[in-house]
Amino acid sequence: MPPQTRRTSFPTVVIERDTDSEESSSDEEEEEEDDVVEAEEVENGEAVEEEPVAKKREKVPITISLKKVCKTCKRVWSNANFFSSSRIEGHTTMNCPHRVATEHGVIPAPHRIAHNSMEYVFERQIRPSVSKIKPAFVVPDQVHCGVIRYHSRRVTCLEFHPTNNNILLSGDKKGQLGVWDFCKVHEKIVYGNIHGCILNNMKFNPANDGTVYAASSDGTISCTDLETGISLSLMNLNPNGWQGPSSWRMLYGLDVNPEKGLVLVADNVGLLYLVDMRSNSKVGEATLIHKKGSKVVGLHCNPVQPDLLLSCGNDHFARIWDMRQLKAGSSLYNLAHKRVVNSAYFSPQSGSKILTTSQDNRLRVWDSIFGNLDSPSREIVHSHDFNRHLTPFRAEWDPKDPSESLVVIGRYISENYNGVALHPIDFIDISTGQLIAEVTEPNITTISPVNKLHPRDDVLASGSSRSLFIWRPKEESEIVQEKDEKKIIVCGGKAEKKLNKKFAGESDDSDDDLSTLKSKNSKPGKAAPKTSRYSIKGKR
DNA sequence: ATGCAATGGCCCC
DNA sequence: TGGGGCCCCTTGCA
Repeated sequence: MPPQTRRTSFPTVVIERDTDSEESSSDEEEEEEDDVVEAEEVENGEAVEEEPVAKKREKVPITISLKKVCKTCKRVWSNANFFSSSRIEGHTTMNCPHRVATEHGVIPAPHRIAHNSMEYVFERQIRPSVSKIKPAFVVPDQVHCGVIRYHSRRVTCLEFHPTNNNILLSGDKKGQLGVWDFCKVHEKIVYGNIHGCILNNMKFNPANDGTVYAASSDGTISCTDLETGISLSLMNLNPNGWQGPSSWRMLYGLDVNPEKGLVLVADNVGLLYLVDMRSNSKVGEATLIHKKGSKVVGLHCNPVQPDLLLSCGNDHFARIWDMRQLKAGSSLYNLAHKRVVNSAYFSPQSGSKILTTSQDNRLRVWDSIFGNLDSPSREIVHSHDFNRHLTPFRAEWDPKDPSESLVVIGRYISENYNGVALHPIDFIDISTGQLIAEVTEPNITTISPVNKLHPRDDVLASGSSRSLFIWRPKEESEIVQEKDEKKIIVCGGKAEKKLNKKFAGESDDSDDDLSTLKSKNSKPGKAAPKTSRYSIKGKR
């Protein structure tokens, strides 16, 4: 608990020195900076918090205290981080240090040379393949179709089919697997008997794109046939069933390594397991790759170099491994974070960059895995911390971007969009930290923590609560809709009426579902969506 | 309308 | 180092 005197103080910005130890963002430091911050805070509005600080001491990461203070006003907790009647006058998300940083909060990448042979090889062979010229980013910013209440629990992960452009897979908290043809909108199915609880991660079988592997908190890996829904269990960490919470094992991270023919999975106590895809049998013994007893939430095999593995977890580290020397403590590098690391991914094409999402409200970028990995090339401030009840936010690369700089991630904190409080999905250029686009839809008022960009098309899939949405660029969306009307399907349930009303206001006629619903509700569509939950004045 | 439940991280002893 | 208790503060449904 911070001292009583800090009760009324304004946001606390801590400037960390390079030499600071992990946990040393103590109260003394915060106190030192209090006056600086108050001076900044007086200025009106536009995210001025971090700029003066950055000027003062260059090259040092900027850290904002996360201790028991409102994420908007930095007072001791109030509901002010969302637009609501109780928010404190004068404090909005616009001047919250946790709001999305554009140029602010970005540390320019110094040119750091590691002087090793790996760097040499990288410069010679790999770097030239990464385009330095950034293309014009294409942002799918308009909802093209969606399925409301498709899953019976919140969506946890998404995966596009590797060859069929219109198929989207989705996992949920109940362990169910959805297969949706989003061009034929109504062709959808949810397989319910694959897992007993949370489907944490899934990946297609590289040898057979009709089957998908999934890791679940029920402690099993499944391999499911998408046509039949019949699934095979490759591994079960709880063969004796429920023996109490202390012995129950859960599987989180999952990836496949096509070159080695392996499925890699990691559990909630720090262990990595390898499963041979041909024999469906475990290879060797489990390896402790993160702190004993901590969750390993993410695994990613390098797309170019099959021997490199990236893992991340609740011990606040992302770690790089050589698959040929997998032993506890033998990681090549340990990338430190201030809090839990939700995800860590190599860049999709060259495999030479690393992007992580951490609960400390930062995206971190390492520009070259062969350079100096002691500190990230950039930290980008972005609101995505969560606690319970939400699927962890994960920044995802655009697999189509040759410059490997466009990234998508949902935003936690709400903003005022023409009087409606919405949680946008952000597109960020990780080479500069610039916010390229924030996409919203007035009828999607829930947070969208799960997002994935299509490997070939200009399509974004997002999972928000129990619903799925497909976004396309505005123009393209209009073209496609000439023949294929926008469709929002609402699955059954009591909330159906309410949701129908909401979306009816938006659609044009001829959509079967919506016109039926409209007549049923005897509520013709209106131009402005109803915003019952919040009433806000002002606009952006 | 109101309230509850599901449930993860982390701090402190 | 383990576990109890506190805090975090969404969403849907009863």
